[in-house]
Amino acid sequence: MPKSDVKARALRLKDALFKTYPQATCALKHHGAFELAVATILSAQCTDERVNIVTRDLFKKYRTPRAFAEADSGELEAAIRPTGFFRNKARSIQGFSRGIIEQFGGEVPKDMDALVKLPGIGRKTANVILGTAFGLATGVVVDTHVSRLAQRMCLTKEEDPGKIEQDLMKLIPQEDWILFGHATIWHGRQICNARKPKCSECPLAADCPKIGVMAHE
DNA sequence: CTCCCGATAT
DNA sequence: ATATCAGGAG
Repeated sequence: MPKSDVKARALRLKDALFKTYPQATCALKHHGAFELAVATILSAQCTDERVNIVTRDLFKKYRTPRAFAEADSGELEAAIRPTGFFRNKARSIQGFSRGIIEQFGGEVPKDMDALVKLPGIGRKTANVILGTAFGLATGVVVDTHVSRLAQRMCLTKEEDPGKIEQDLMKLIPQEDWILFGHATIWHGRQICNARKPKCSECPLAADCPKIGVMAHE
């Protein structure tokens, strides 16, 4: 399949996504970049819905980076336990909090290279923070939903999230990167989900190479 | 590559 | 029983 065809289809899919989900935004409830960072760390292998349940109380108990940094690790682990991976996530949250206190005066840096050096922050989480909290299109958020949809729509043949992001950055105009992530994730949750995609309800079906090839509806 | 890990849908 | 959920570190 010629690359120009892939790009043209990517742009049509993007337009359809934007038309279908014009209101798409980050589903993780938060106030400011720091809370968003914590929520995104918690969102690994966990639904955003469950993260929001946990953070509702968590952000009352711990209100600042210093509060997280100085928290008893056992208490923090207990507070986030329902999100899974709770020991790793507690360690990441405290390491991230201490890192921004020591290096950035307690502020979340608006810088990809600085963010990914902090504990618990990879490219995906950094892109969420930069795009949603700061409006900076440094890259394309590639999570489990974006990976799955990019593959189903044949926008990439890669499996590594970093390589998928490189492909999407070539296919989607930079001004659309942030909304593309939000809309794609929205679509991935509501229609093109992992187990039982609702192809019969899909507004993108006309452009989907996998229509009818997916698991029986 | 493996490990971390609880909750829910199928 | 198994797959999956807004991943990242060793």
